[in-house]
Amino acid sequence: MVVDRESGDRADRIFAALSDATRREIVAMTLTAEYSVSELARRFPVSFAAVQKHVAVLERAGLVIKRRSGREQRVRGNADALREAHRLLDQLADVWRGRVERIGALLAEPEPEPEPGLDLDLDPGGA
Amino acid sequence: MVVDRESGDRADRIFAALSDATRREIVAMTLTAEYSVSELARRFPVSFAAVQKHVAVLERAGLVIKRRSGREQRVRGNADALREAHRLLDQLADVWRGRVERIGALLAEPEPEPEPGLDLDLDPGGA
DNA sequence: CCGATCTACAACCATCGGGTTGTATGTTAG
DNA sequence: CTAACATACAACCCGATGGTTGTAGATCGG
Repeated sequence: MVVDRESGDRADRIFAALSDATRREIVAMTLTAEYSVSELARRFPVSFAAVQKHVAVLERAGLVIKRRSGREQRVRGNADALREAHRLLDQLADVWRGRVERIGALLAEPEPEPEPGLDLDLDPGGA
Repeated sequence: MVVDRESGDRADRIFAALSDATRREIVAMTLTAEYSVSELARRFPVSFAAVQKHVAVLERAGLVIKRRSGREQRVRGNADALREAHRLLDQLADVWRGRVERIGALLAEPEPEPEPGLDLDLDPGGA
């Protein structure tokens, strides 16, 4: 099961990554300037490995990008991913306002209920 | 201990709540119309209790509001919470653009590094 | 009243997530 | 080469989370 739809998982990862204060802070920091993982680690009251994991989570979510530079790995925030997050939020609201671009009846049995189950996991613009 | 706990946890809860596809769908649905918990439950391939928990998570995050109506509990999405989420995202980006409204040096040792640790958990507007 | 329905909540289980430590590998500096 | 540093990754602990079932209380319909 779980047809492995990338679209939904992507939203999951983005929001999950943002649900941690340390990670949000890393994102904000790396949007401002590039930091190596150990530079980041020095600024948080947790172990290096913990910060490393946070960065990995952010990277999987596309919120930061790692660039190898010699022996260090420089981390920079990805503003596009933030825009993506905005878009995902807008999709919820858009559906609400009746402006649904695409409808995917995931579950929605032929019930006489007002609204069908909508997908809202769409990833239209690509990229 | 742990003095404040209000500000940061709120962001945590909002994003964590949004990190689940079922919950995102519930939010979108309830922004469109009110549904009782069992109406919602009927539309998802999980138990009633599971949906009930999802609604509870959403409620704790402020993303939905429950209103008792007779024996049922009607759930409606809260657009304000979505705006709040937008704001939280903007804070990350704003910091990036150099427009920081408030700075809280949470950890940031007096290092000669470019940027101090910023709070970005602020909850100014109050709402 | 009784029965059906909606909700709440507890107990339980499996998995995930954040934290740690420890070890291995790569890279730069002498 | 060797030492020091930056990173990667595995193993482990433990609490949170998502799912289940089961039970109990409220409320509506006869």
